[in-house]
Amino acid sequence: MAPINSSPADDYDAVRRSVEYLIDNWRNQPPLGAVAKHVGLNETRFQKLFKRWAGISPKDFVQALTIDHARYLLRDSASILDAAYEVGLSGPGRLHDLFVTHEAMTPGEYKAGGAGLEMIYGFHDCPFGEALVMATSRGLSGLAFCNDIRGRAPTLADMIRRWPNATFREDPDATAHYAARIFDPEQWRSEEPLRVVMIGTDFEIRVWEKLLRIPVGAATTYGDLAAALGKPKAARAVGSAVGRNPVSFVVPCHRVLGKTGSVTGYHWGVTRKHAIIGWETGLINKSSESLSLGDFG
DNA sequence: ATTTGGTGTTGTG
DNA sequence: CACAACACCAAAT
Repeated sequence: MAPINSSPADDYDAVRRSVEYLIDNWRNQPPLGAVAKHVGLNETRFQKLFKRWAGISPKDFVQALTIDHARYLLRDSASILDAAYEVGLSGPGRLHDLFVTHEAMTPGEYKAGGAGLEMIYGFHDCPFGEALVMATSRGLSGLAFCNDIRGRAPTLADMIRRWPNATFREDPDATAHYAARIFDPEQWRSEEPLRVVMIGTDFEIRVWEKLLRIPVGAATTYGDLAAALGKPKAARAVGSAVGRNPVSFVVPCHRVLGKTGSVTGYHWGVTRKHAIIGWETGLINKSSESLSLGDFG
């Protein structure tokens, strides 16, 4: 009895467990049945669930976890952050999520104006588990993920700690539309961009602005990001700043990889980083089916 | 494979 | 002001 209305959120727990398994075992090319067994589902049921969630088969997903695929994502790492790339000279030219406008708020401004700054928040299902969405009247200010076991509280505490002078009010009815839109690629439109407010230090904001230039289906490295900021030796500082990005997924910190293509840390768990990268690979496959763009020639 | 040394920025005291 | 921490990276064991 397959559930009729099963959503990506319902599927994520099984997907997460399979991704954990695949991260440990992809070298051995585990057969589909072994993965299915590990998550406690029969083969066909697992296959369908996975395809529904990722848009691609488990086999293609395993491919998306390999170092080869990571290197493919990095193919234009340095140029991705250039203006020329954005104009479309060398870029994929598709699914470039310029669906975000942002404004920055430095700590100084925040402190001065922070007296009236209220954040509303709500928890919402998404393809990567339960998400915490936070917003000010000026736009989306935070997006975080809940721990699979420990639940909501640590995630909320993590976010509240970042803005000690703000006030917080739970209002899921007011944040629901953010979640619905952010995780539905059909709604990624540049005509009516998502408003994001970035609250951080000057350096952090410069790093996060760069992240917004990385399209779906591409990735860059900490080193190239540092170079693009004019500080070629600051890879590690960039790593710290990327790690403090409060608006994960929307500001795509998951598209920053190590120089070699290794998937390095993720504030919300490396498993989740892999899951997001694989899920986005599914988007690319879907869009190339309909567009059949023969680029990268 | 693992260790070591050089990095820039931030948070803490 | 000093110092530790960090989602890095290259060079040397």
